[in-house]
Amino acid sequence: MSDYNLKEEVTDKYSLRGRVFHKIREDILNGKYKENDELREAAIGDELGVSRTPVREAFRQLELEGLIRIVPNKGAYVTGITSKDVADIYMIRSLLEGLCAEWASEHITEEQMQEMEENVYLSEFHAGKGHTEQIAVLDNRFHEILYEACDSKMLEHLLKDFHQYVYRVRKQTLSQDSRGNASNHEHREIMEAIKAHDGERAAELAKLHMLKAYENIKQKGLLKE
Amino acid sequence: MSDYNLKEEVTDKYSLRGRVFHKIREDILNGKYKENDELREAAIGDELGVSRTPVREAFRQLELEGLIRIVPNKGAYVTGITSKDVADIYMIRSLLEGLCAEWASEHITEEQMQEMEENVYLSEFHAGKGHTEQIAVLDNRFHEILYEACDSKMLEHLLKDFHQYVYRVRKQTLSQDSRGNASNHEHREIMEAIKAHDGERAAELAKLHMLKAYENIKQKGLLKE
DNA sequence: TAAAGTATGATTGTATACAATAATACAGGA
DNA sequence: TCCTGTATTATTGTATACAATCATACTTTA
Repeated sequence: MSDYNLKEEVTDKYSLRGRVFHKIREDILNGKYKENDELREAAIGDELGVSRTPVREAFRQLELEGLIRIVPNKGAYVTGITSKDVADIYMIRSLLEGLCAEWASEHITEEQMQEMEENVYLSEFHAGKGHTEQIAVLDNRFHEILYEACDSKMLEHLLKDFHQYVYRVRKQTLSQDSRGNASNHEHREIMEAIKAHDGERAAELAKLHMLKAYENIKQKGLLKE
Repeated sequence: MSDYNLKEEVTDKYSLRGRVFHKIREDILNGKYKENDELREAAIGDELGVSRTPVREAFRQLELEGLIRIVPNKGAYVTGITSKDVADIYMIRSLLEGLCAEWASEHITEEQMQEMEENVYLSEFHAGKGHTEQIAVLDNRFHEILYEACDSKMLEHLLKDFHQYVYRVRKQTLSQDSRGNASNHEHREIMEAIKAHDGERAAELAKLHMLKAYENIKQKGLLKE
């Protein structure tokens, strides 16, 4: 991430609208607000101690992020994710993560490579100890490093959006299952392919990684509908 | 597009914010506001006869669409598209249009198939007459039909966004060049593959179509920087 | 003259007041 | 009872007022 974006991100968090935006998003992702819940501007404004104006603006952004859906003159509702949506996203992601891994093989920096290696080592460590919380955090971070390493603002932004979008689903899967070990092994393979600058192999592995992750979700029957 | 979305889209255009949003977007895409131009809330509000409130909300949406960039406490600026951005987008699009064509081969409806055939015929007709304006419109529409036919809200939304994003660049290419004929031929091939429900071939053709379109843009030297 | 500080104006950020719209409840008539 | 029209209330949509921030020009001082 460029310094510029970083700065924007930070300043954003210090504006009311930014805080409201991040707070609501978090509440949706963590399940405080559930599918089809109606979000009222005044209520949320009161809760956060601000007026409706910044809340409205945050709503407009959340809508474009796909987390809520605004019906004119009616209200804002938390969007549901159907099982088809998830399936589609994983198919799309498998293609894009492949491309991302390929590009990362060419453009990854020393620092990013190092962080990725550390990430893999740490994940394996925590997997051995059964630290599910840390594993989830590291898993998220692994993919973020990958996104940043591809050196494409466009692709990075896109993948981060999707990544966040399926967070609600992913949270449930990574927590209590045996996929953690398999996932870690796949991360290691991707990491090594990137380290060897073998873009083709990295792409193939990243694609497979996504497809397997989806298979796991599907088998676990974690999707409603 | 589902009835539901259609309705939202329409009602949206009747709200002030919706009108402001569409107007500013159009002005950016058509080049009235150029790269790095600063957009002032009050000025645009005056011009459109509304207050700053709906303008501000439209800005927030335009930012997430990637058309403008908002610097807190400073202002809103029209984002530039670098040549790398365009290159990345076309690579991403080639993958996604391929997936889209593949899915469309399975899910396209009778009506969509018919409109697509009509579109191809009409394009060839206008190409023969040198009607550049109609060709551009039909080209846009061809891809939109494809997006709608894949029967995936996620992918459709994504591709429409990208499609719009490179509109500024595409407008220049399709207008005065010989690529029109080649492009029409590629459209016909894609259309026929979809009609034959040959998803694999449709995907391959759609991918190639994107890569060739990009090659054309690059050769024409239409990209600054 | 150059640099730093300060005042001024312009612009965005937020709160609030009012208008428009939609949902609900209730009354009246068939 | 059920349907329909109307009144009421709640909620969103927009305009405006005020606060905070930033940019600029000017003044002061070394």
